[in-house]
Amino acid sequence: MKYILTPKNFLDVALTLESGQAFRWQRHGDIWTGVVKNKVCRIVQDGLTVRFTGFTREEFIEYFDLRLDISEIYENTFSTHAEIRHLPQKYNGLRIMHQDLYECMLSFMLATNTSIPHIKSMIAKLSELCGEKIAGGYYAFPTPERILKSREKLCTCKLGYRERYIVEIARRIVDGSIELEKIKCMDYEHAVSELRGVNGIGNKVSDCICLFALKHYEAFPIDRHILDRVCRAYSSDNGFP
DNA sequence: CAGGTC
DNA sequence: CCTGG
Repeated sequence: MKYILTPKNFLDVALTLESGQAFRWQRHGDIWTGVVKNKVCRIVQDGLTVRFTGFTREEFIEYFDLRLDISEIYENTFSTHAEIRHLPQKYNGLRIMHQDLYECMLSFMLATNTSIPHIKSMIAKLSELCGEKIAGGYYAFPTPERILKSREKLCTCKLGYRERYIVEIARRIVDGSIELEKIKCMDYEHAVSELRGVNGIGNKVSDCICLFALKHYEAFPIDRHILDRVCRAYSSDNGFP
């Protein structure tokens, strides 16, 4: 499948897939390979031309949220703050993705207090351990049922203290005390308070989930780095950046 | 200590 | 607090 981007609403595939929003993509040369919703997907970008397999055209547009006019957000928010006005140009093509809520919830819970390589390793091992095998030796993201079935072996995934959280979340989804479809219908404030009621999910993670799975663009995940940069940008002794 | 949370 | 760079 082939898709032609516009300069005004640009997508930089590499920038977006390396940004720490998604953890299941790998680059081989100029080919990006990842697993999205039980399917192996590949993407190659050449300027404004993007070719892909595994997605339908509609799924691709949804996944990278290409219908969102990102330049509108840039103009409405960034241009009014001198300290960050240069960033849209610097990170042109960095899109806010629209990922699956369940996968996003577990992924960002696992992402707490550790590094991107470890996050990728945890998700890869978890998928290999109990995800459904799909094409080419790849594994789907495991369903909550499959996670529970493998809970004795979860220690091989090196999740550390996050292991008990993931088991609890899987159990709560299966028994219905976490209702993903209801969360998808909530506004930002309600979604945050619902997500924050889950063990292992705090302020930062709930905002990541709201931004990367629920299209709540007002979410603003504050991690250590963001906090540092915001403090510097608005401190009186212009150390920025 | 690291892209937090309890 | 688990784990890894």
